Amino acid sequence: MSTTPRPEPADALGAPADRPRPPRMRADARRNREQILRAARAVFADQGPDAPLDEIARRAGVGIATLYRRFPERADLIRAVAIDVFTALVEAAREATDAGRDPLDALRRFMHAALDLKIGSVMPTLVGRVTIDEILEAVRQDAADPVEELLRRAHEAGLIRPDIVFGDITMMIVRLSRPLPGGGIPEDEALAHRQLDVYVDGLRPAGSAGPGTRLPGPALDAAAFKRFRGRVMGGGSG
Amino acid sequence: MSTTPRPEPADALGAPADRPRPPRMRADARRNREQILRAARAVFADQGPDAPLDEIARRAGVGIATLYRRFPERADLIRAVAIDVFTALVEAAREATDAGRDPLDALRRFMHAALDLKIGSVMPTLVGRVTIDEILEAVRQDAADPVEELLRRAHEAGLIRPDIVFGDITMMIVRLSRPLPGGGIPEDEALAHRQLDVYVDGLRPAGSAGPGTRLPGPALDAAAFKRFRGRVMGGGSG
DNA sequence: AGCTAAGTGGAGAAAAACTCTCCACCTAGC
DNA sequence: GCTAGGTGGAGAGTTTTTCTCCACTTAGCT
Repeated sequence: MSTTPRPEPADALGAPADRPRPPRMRADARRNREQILRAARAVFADQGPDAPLDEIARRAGVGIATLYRRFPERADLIRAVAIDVFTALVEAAREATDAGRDPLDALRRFMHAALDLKIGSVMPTLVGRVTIDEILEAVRQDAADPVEELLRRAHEAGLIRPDIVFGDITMMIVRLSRPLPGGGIPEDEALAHRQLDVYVDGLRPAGSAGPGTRLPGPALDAAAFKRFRGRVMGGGSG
Repeated sequence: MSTTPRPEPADALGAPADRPRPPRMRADARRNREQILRAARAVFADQGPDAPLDEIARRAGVGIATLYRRFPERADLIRAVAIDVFTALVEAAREATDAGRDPLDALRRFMHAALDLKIGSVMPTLVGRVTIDEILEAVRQDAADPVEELLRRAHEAGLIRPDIVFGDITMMIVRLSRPLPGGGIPEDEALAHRQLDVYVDGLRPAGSAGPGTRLPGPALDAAAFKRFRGRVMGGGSG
C-alpha cells in the first residue's frame, strides 16, 4: 500500500485507463516488449510461474538485460502478461457473442478462442504470484462478466444442462490449454480443440441421448470461484 | 566399483519374467521401496519428471541415500513407477469391464479409475526419459489392449459416436489427471471427475440433442498413438 | 539372547541452474 | 549526423540439486 507519487515511470504496464500516458517508447522497444510478452505467455504456459527468465528472453529473441529493464521483477512480467490475456479474453467473448448462431454456439466459440489464448496456463500462473491491484482487478472483472453472460444465455435457452456452472467452463479451458509435460505431442493443440468439442457436446441436456448421469464433485459457480481466488491472491506473498 | 560376488542384487525392479529372482530383501527394505514408489508417483505427478529426488525421499519418509541405493539413476525410478502404474491400469480395466452395466458405463468407470491413478501425470513423465525395454513394452501393451477392447465394445453397441478413437480416451485422461500449475484448487481432483463425466456424455452419438458437430483435429487411433510414442522413446537419451 | 549382514539417515562437497548487474556498442527519430 | 534511448551478453554471486561416504541401527537367523 505504498503511496509513492509515481515511483516507477518506466514500465507502462497496462497504462491505467484514467491516464492514457503518452508512450514515449521507441518503436523497436515497443516491438521487443510485445515479443517478450508473447514469449512469456508461452513459457509460463509450458513451465509454470517459476520458469527461467533466461528462456523467456531467448525465445523472445532479445537479451536478458532487455527483459530486466522492461520488467524489473518477475511479478511485473506476470502482471503484464495477465492484463494482456484478460484483455484479449474480453475481446474474444464479445466476438463469440456476435458470431454465435445460438448461445451454445457462442459459448463454444468463446471456449475455442480462450484455448488459443492459453488463458488456462496463464491464469493459474498468476494466482498467488501477484499482489492484486485495482488495475488487474478491474480487468479481471471485465473478463469474468461476459463469460457469465454467455453461460446465462445458454441456460435460458435450455441448451445446456441446468447443473453446469461457471467453473465447469473456465476450469476445463484451464486444463485443455495446458501443454502436456515432457514435450507432449506436436498435434497437442489441435487435439485440445477436438476434445473441447466433445466436452461442449457433453454440456447439453442429458434427457435425449444417454443415461443422464448426475454430475459429481464440486460445482464451482462464479462466486465460489472468485471467493477462492480472492483468498489465495489476498495472501500476496511478494 | 566393489566386485561383490553378485554385482547388482539390490534393485529387483521389474524382476524379469525369465528369472523370478527370490527377493532376498529384508521386509523393511521392501516396505521402504514401496513407499518410495508411491511418493515418486505423487511427486512426478505434481512436478514433472525433473522433480528433485530429495523431495521424493522426504515424502517417502526415508533418507536420500536409501532412494539412491534402490534406484541408482533417475531413469530406474521412473521405469519402476511406470511399470507399477501400467500394471494397476490393467487391473482397473478388468474391474471396470466386470462392473460396468454396459460398455459405455464400463468405459466411464475405467476412465475414472485411470484418473485416480494419475496415469496421465506419469505416462508423459515416462516418455523420452527412459529407454524402452521388453519388460516395459510388454506391460505397456498389456495396458493398451484392454482399453482398445473397451472402446471396441462401446462402438459395437453404438453407445458412442463413430469417430471417437483411442487417443480421445487416453489423452483426455492425461489432461485431466494433471494437477493444475501454481497450486491449483484444493478440490482439483474432484473437479476433474466431474469434468470427466461431462466429457463422457459428450462421447455419445450426436444425433439426439444438439447440432451434431463434426470433430476437428487429429484423430489419434491406437496405431498412430503408438507410432508417435515409439518415435519419441526410440531416442533413448539415457 | 546374541550375532551379523543388510539396511539406514543425513551431512556436505561438487555441480548445475538461475538471477541480475555492468558496460561497451547500436540505432530510431529528430 | 547527433544523441538519448535502447541493446546484448559476459560473468559474479546465489540458490538448488545431485550423489557419496560413513557411523549407526535392525531384521532375521541360530
